[in-house]
Amino acid sequence: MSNRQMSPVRTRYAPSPTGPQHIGGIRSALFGWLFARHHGGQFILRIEDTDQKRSVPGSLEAILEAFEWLGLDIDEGPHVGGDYGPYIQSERLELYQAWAKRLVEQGHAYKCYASAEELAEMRAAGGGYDRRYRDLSPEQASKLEAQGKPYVIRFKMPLSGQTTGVDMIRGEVVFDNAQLQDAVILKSDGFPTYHLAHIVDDYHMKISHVTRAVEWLPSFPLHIRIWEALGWEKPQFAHLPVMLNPNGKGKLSKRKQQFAADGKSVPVLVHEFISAGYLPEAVLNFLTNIGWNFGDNREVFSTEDAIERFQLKDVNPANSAYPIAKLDWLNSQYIQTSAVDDLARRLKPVLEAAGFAVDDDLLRRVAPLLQARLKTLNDVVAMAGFFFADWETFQAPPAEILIKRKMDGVSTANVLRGAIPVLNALDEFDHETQHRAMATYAKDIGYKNGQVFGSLRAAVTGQRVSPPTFETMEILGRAETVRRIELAVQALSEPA
RNA sequence: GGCCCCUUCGUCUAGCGGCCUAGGAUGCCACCCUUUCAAGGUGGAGACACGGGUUCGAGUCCCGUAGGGGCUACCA
Repeated sequence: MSNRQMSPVRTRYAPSPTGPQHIGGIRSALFGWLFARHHGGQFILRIEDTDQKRSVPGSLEAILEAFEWLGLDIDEGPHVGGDYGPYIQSERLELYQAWAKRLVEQGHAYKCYASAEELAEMRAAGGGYDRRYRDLSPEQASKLEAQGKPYVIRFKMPLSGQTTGVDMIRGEVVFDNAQLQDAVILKSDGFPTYHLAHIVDDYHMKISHVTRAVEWLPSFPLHIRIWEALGWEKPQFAHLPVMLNPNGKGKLSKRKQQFAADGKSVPVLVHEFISAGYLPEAVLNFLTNIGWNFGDNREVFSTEDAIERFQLKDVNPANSAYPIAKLDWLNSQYIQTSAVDDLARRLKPVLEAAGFAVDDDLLRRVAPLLQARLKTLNDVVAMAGFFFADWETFQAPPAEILIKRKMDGVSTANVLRGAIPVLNALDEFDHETQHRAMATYAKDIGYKNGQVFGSLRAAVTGQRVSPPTFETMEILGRAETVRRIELAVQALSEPA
């Protein structure tokens, strides 16, 4: 028996409650989640609210909604509890204070009485905090203590030598200790800083693999030293690459709205993906493909398959420009392969939000016609909204939409007028019968299919781009179809 | 400024010393199909940042330069 037993994989997402969920944070969380799921471990949510000033009410709800929408399940957290709670840092203050005190007692940390003014002076003089309170004599210390001046607790970094960290993604990273400062680990208000809090929590919550964004890499050596000073066995670490703006310049920000090359605003907040009409599976697939790949030249894959293959060590260490253009394509792939009922179910609220009263049976008949044409769920409004509008109020589109290439108002009116008796004479009004009859009709009158079919499309849908014409006519029914064609003929006959 | 990380087609990526005259995807272009929209099919243009090493052999290892990103708070 080995005394180093296999401990369960436990990863966590530890956001600050600063409001809406940013896709960059979600991507980091996703990698930790995939890793935990791959190993059959646990995924924990912990709220890091040690900076009270930045706390935004409702953040936890936003986080939970984002995870639920994406289908990322959480095993332990403030909303479900768990064996290692509480999962909100502001409820664990005594723990941090106790360990900070312990570090001071053991000589690994010290009380620093530097005032804001002192700190500002030191900064102005170049360089940061100069460790002036690090090595006080017992007399000085007790004197300051007696004065009751406010203080913070700083960690004593080694003054020389190096600290080597092992990162699962990039291997060993070496830092010169002399470059590092004596970081504050407990603030004067009694709250810990991230540096202390996350370590105390990761230890007590038995986190096996710390997954976090690369911006934490510079403080990695500080964390290593704190773990060691506390005498705890370290977890493994993976510093994940971050997403840059679509142009590759700067970290993707939630503050500054970004615009793609085509001028569309770029979604970065989870609720923006929802309101833009993206499918959660597509978004998850999209995110998984940035910085990691399936490995089989496969771009489209299920979350289950990704879980099976995911490894942190395979994550690309390089940051990447946010490839938002790919999401439209991926989303269209998911829409194309959706089950009709499923697609209809997702389309319904979009249509309703646009003000349409949706008939479920009608929607189920229309949905299949849309699958190859929608990039996002929202496209349904422009593409097929006319199905759900009040048919009686339908108006013929303007002439420029009705008139096809190499035609004019007169010829278009003639073509449409002539189609009416042909359609009325059909035994059946299914799209195949219509198609055959209209192809014959086009040939008879000497026009191209495209011209005739295109005029019909415009007349019947009022749009240049629409679901397939004959399928649309079949759903509209003969009477409505003919009525619309007559309206178009009429519109073309009227002087402009 | 200092420190750390990163660097393959426009973009996301495969590549872990010979299988690479560098593969896939997206976007773009062309053609085909077609109900002149889409989808689908076929094809095309398009990259190893640069310079030194190491090696019989380098996209792959090392060093340097350049560029990019991050950190440098009593924020995370």
